[in-house]
Amino acid sequence: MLQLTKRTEYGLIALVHMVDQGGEFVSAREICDIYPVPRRLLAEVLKDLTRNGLVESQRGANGGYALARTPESITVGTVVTALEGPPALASCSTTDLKKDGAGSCEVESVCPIRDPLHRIREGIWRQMEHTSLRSLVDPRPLSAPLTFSSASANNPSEGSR
Amino acid sequence: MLQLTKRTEYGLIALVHMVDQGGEFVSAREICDIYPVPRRLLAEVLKDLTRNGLVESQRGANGGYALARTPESITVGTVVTALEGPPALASCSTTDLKKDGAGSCEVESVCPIRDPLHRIREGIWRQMEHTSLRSLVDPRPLSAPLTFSSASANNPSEGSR
DNA sequence: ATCAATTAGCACTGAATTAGTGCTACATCC
DNA sequence: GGATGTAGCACTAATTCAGTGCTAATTGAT
Repeated sequence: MLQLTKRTEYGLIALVHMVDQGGEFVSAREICDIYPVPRRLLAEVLKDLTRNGLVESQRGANGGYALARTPESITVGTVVTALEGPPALASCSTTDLKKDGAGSCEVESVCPIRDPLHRIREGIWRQMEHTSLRSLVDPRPLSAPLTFSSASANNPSEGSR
Repeated sequence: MLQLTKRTEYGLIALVHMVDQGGEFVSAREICDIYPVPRRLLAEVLKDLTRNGLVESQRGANGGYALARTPESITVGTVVTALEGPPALASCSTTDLKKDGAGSCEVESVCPIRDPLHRIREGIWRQMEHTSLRSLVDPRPLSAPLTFSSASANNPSEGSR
């Protein structure tokens, strides 16, 4: 329901921690000592991040993980993609809509919401691509990236309910 | 995994159809005749939309559903909220983070990703709030609404609720 | 008055996804 | 060689989601 998975959360937490530690290798255990995150699961996530080239791993004693790239070049979008696959908003926006084979959207030809939804999806995606690890660590006002109306300060929406 | 549910898709399709039909009441069956959508499920969705005041319903023969508001005032965000609850991005951004009771985010105090994620979530939310039913029906290039580069700043319109 | 069409309410089943765990092998440092 | 730590694989349990069944209430038409 339009929510990141725990895996992604854990992954982000771990990555942010790595940024904090400079280039040092940090072990899964070390992270779990700080944040209440199931160790085995975090390990699983870290493996995925390694496979996707976001972090480097080093085995053995004193081993662990470290960023394989700069905090600026790793975005939330990258992480989500690595951990959950590329985000789709509706079943019919899963990249290739051509084949009317098995899993693809039945409604396709008549579906009145394809394009607009597609556009929203792109906006979300762009937003995640614009949020780097660096900006997660440094949650300063930041001149541009995240907020598009500069004033996310006054958010009128939340209140009700 | 960051995807709308079928319920929401079906709901949007139905709503768009209602817009097309002007103010006429349309029945669930009628919609299912056009789009390959499971009837009972659509009925369920329509009920939810009714309960949330997005559409009016009329029972009996010739009954059906019609928008309870203007297509401009109903946004994708409204629909998603009605059908899946208010969107959260991570477990810890589920509105009230105060109580450290059962389900709330354990990491809270140490969680390094709360705020930034919160901001992304707001962006997504805003985007959905800025996409009205009308704009789904009229998928014209649209000069501003969706893309955030050009400041969709002007538009706290959603007032109702 | 009766019948057919249609929404309202409630509860349930089955499938898919996600969270989390167990075990073993391999690598590295001391 | 032993302790620490990642790699890989497979599995279980919990949660969420899609879809269905059945019955009651409402309305219009005959």
